[in-house]
Amino acid sequence: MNPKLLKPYDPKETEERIYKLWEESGFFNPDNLPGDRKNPFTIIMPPTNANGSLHAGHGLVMTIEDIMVRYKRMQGFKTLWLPGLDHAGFETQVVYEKQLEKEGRTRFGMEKNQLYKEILDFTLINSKNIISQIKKMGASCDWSRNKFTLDDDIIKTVYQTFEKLYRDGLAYRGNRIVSWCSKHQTSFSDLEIKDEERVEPYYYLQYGPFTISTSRPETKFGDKYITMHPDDKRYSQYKDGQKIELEWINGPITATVIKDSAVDMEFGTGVMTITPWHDPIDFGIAERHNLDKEQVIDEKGKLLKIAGEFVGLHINKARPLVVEKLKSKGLIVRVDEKYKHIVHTCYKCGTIIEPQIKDQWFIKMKPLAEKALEKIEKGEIIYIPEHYKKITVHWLENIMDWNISRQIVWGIPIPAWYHEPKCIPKPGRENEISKCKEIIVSIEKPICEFCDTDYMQDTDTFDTWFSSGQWPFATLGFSNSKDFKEFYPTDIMETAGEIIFFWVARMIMLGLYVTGKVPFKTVYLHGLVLDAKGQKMSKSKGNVIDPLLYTSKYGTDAFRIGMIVGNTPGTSLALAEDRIRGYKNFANKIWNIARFVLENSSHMSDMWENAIKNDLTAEFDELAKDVTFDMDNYRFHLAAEKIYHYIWHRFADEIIEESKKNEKIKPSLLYILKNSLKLLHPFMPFITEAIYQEMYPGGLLMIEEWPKIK
RNA sequence: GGGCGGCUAGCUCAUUUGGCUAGAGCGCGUCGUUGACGUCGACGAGGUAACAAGUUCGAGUCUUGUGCCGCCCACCA
Repeated sequence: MNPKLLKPYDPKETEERIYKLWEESGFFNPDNLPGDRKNPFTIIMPPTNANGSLHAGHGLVMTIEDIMVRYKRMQGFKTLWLPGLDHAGFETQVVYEKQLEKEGRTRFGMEKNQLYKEILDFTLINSKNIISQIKKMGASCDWSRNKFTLDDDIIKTVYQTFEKLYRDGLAYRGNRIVSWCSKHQTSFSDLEIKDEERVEPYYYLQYGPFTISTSRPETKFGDKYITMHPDDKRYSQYKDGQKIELEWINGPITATVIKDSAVDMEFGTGVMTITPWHDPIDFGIAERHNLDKEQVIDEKGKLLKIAGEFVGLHINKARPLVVEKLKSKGLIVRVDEKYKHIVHTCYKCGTIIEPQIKDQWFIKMKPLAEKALEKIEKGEIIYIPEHYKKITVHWLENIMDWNISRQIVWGIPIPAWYHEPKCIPKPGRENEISKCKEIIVSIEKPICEFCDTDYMQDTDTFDTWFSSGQWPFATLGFSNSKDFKEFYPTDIMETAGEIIFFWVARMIMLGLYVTGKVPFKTVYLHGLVLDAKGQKMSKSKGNVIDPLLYTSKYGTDAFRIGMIVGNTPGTSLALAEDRIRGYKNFANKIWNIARFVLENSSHMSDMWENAIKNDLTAEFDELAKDVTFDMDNYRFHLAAEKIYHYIWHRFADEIIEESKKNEKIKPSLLYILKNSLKLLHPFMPFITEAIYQEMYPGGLLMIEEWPKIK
């Protein structure tokens, strides 16, 4: 017997050796798998953000997906698990900015190319680290197909999609109000905004004959329209367009009455002034009535000239001063000191979102969402757990246009070109000069036919989710690659429930739009991994669990099965260290079972092993059937628990104990051990493979056939 | 304001279409093991399944309501 087996199980030595064995077999790559495998099984791994190291959530992703893939591989499918890394635009830039801060530097004022290059280097270093960590988790993914969101072919696909959207009128450049973070100096989509409840003073102000109310008096300088609902009888004496002279913050102004049904009659006094540049509702009213829009606050959050004496002040500093001035002019009617309301903040830094009007690229989402809804409602995509379907449908039904422009360096540049404002037409082309103003969407820099002026490329980059939203078909080489034809649509998208809108819903929409097919047939969503006390992990709380710490302490197999047992899809998991430790004992138990069985089976041949049929093997087959059923229904937590329970409390405690007294049982042990290893392999791949190597040198459990079910 | 989850043993959670004395891990108690066991085994304590009503031969599981806890969405200035 191999002396290794005589010692307790040593995960460190084993895991490295076994992973190498698998990798060198080439069987992570579906093209190398033995036998005639007609049916593909595909999972595209959610690309890991290349800005840090693996956290516990990644540990769960790698475990669940590896279980699915190993199971299907053993069942004879042509399995592809395609790994990848994400440049993670804004997220990564924020991480890098923090690093710059530590060095006393800042991205503002930095040469763009220099910053880009530095972040690229940063992600490349991280990527290497992350890949080695994913391997430590035992992930049997095809590294030969590994993708990065900034690979040339991915960017090419993203550009093609954008061009198609533009041609179809679904991507448009709009001068619209967007959510702006004055700290990060970029706009966001609606999903990156966090609502926060605050209690602040609320001011009722005298505005001519009206009383208006606001929590932000420092934004009101330019308010020169007074709006009310057209049906509001209280104000029926005022006509739309009527001018009213009144005294305002910085002196007398002429206000214009506007009637618009967006005004809520029930709220406050039923009248409000509008600040179209910095408020979405007000912007809507201004658009409908073709009103002036004036910027009051600049991109850094400071007041502009329109604020008069307050010019240059940051809005936070300006508020008390403006209130003071309003008070001295007698314009404050009353103050509600404890007004509870919702403010929008940057999800990253908590800075108040200051809406601004900007030229940005938007995607018209309604048409895309309708197609997605149709497919989802037809059941072409199965959600696990099911309630995520409802959540998705609800979101899709109320979808708004998607702002995909980001004012950051780290990302895929938007391939749109604009003409400089002034141009001199080429001789004979004077009549066509208006065509110069057209926006050109193209990868290559366009050359103007009509004049000699240069085109300038859009300085923004895409929202990172715009590129990752195309991940399933982009990674497979859309549109005419062999992989795309063979592996698309993919089978399962397994990811965190948290990013169902950010990523999953968008993949469905973009996948359908570009390829005409759903990108995956099943969505499996796991919950959050929390700390042992059930608290959300965060760096500031200092309760972040490093999965690699646990794998090195207890072995990867123990970590993996510890994350699975008792963890149902969609629900969050409190990761207690004791739990993992318990499964380390289990690993050792299996190791010892193997030692005992092998010590007592030296006289057995394979033929004999296969010939056995009795009550014990029949009982095992029943278990295998049960477990297979659970696997097919994504109940990995049940499957794992049943195998665990069988191996320890039936096989070891009873069958093996009995065999010490009853020689007749011994011939069954090898059968049970071998097939138990198969059932357990997706969950605990290292130890099962290591034992299998002792039993059948030269074989490979990873590609062994899953127990047949009658 | 709208929506979605959860409430089961001291802790963390299971319990597939309603059906045998509601289970596991950790923790706890007693006893025993050092020739498969970095331990393990045997036995045990511990639950009115948030609460109330209903449907049913039968409900942790279905319906309704109530109460907590959590999450998501939302242009009430």
